[in-house]
Amino acid sequence: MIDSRLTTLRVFARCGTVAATAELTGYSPSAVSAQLRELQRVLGLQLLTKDGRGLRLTATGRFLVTGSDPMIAEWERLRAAAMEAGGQMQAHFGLGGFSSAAAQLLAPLAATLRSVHPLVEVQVLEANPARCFDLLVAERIDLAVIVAMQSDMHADEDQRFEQTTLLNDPLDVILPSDHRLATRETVTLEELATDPWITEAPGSAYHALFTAAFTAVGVTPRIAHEAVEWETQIAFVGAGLGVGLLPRLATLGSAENVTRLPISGRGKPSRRIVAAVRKGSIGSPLIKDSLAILQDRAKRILTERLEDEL
Amino acid sequence: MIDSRLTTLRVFARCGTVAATAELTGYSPSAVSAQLRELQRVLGLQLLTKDGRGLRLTATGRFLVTGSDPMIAEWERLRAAAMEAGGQMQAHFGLGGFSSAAAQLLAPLAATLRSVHPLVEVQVLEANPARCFDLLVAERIDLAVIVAMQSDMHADEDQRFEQTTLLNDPLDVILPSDHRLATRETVTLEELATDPWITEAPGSAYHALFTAAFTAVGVTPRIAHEAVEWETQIAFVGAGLGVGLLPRLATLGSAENVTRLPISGRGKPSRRIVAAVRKGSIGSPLIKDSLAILQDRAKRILTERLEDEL
DNA sequence: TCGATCATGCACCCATCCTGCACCATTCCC
DNA sequence: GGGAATGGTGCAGGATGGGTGCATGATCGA
Repeated sequence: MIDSRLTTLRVFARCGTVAATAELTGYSPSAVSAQLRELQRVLGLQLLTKDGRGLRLTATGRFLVTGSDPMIAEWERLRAAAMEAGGQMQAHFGLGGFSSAAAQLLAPLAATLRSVHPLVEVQVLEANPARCFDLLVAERIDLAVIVAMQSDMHADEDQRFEQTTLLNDPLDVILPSDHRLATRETVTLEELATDPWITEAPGSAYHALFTAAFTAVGVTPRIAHEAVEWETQIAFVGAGLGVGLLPRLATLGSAENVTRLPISGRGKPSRRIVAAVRKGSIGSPLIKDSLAILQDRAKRILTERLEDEL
Repeated sequence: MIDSRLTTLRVFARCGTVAATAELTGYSPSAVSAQLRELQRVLGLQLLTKDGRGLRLTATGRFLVTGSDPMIAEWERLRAAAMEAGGQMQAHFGLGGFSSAAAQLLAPLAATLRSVHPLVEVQVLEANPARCFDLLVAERIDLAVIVAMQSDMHADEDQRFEQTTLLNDPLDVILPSDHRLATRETVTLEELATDPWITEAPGSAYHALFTAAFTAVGVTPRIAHEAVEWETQIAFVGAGLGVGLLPRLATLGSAENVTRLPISGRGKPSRRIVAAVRKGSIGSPLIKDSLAILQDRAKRILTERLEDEL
């Protein structure tokens, strides 16, 4: 309903280059370039200027992008209300999500939606949080499941999105099955202060969560190894190289010799899993359905995993 | 920026038939029909139903039309603000107006705009008030100058338009130059209670104004003749058939034997001339310029006409 | 029953717009 | 400083969307 060239401009405003905009929107770079030129022509405004080998938004361009937020939200609201009023569903529904969230929450959601609403074409894209927001703006996806991060805190005030917390995913300790504490019911971080820890490289979202957990209890962990994927980290632990933290939502899989223990005591760390949608679209029947399914699913996984693996 | 098919639907909502929508938007009837069908397809909603040989909006359709008002207004606001911020003007500017208003106010406005902003293509359409609103919705015109009427009072609350009063156009009395009161400076309606009056057919906007003026002073005029155009009415008066009321904005032209006198005493009648624009567009530079020019022009005409003709 | 009014399907056609490629500018890196 | 990588844009070509004009079917009024 809204001119696609405006959407293209908005995507450009997020990623900053024509090439990236093309990749996100699914157009060719030439098409993006032409669309932006055309948009400036019909509005009679200069929205972009050359900046080195790239392009940069002018003040007018930035104004147009942020100023269009209310209109986009208004349209989403209207569409959602019309869908609700007419008892209809949109024909296409895109989901985006990040690693464990995607695997554990989005796959079942997509399956459920497929069976409940067979006429809706559901598509799932695995993508990191930043890209998820890009995809939301580009209208490639309609709902994203991501891990809330401190750096995204300002995203709550973003006029483009609306977020709802799905669950607080607690971090558990994973340790080798022959570890001295492996037979305990629960464990505190203080008790593991001297153990070698396995974590992700500094700068990652998980690493920030990791250090926050320890500073909360006043302990400085000894970091022995770094891993990028949960799989790798679990294998390191299984091999006896150290101990680590694992979100309860992440599955241990078929890992041998690894025990999962919930953390007790002060400062139980957790990561917040949130669902993000374009502002205004929260009232859409499909999205309301999806949020309900996701929350139900999240709750069930959390309790089941405790019973199964601990 | 907004999908033209939505605009088409909104015009249809005002006029009720595909043919009239086609005429207003400038499309062919086939095109309108196809657009409405396509709009329903992409939204997956039934917006229209057959009703006899015509079409009728469904509840969903009405919902979509009225619900889209805020979005349209938001877009107009954004466009106006972007124009202002970028110091630009839109390339096309449409004006609409009614009879004497068009002749006396819009023609000079168009001329002024043409000289001040030579790059803007100005177009004037003479149309009655109802059609002016249709043309505003259809985006054929951007500003309409109309006579406010009691039946349009609810138009103030219409979510689609914004109106600003340009001037109160007082009604003068016109009488034959050999009339017993023709040498007076001013006249009251009571003094003319027994004279034969010339007015427009009952049901017209002017007639309503006419009767309101007399009921205000408690006099029942004797209506002798009916005329549709000012020209005709003035000719009747010049021929000595009776007396009449004429808005000060309307010119006497080259009429012979006709004298114009302002009305004094209680209940000086006047008609309100208002400018109407699409909601949100009031901040546009061109519109702000136009309103200023119109008000200036209106004021000058009012005072000049008094000196010239009285 | 005839004409007028409306909506719509169909054939045709034109404008829009996207792709793929080539080309130019800038920056990075060796 | 030169070559490669990155980023943007122009152009030819082609598909598609969408508009026009006409014919047709349906309904209403006289």
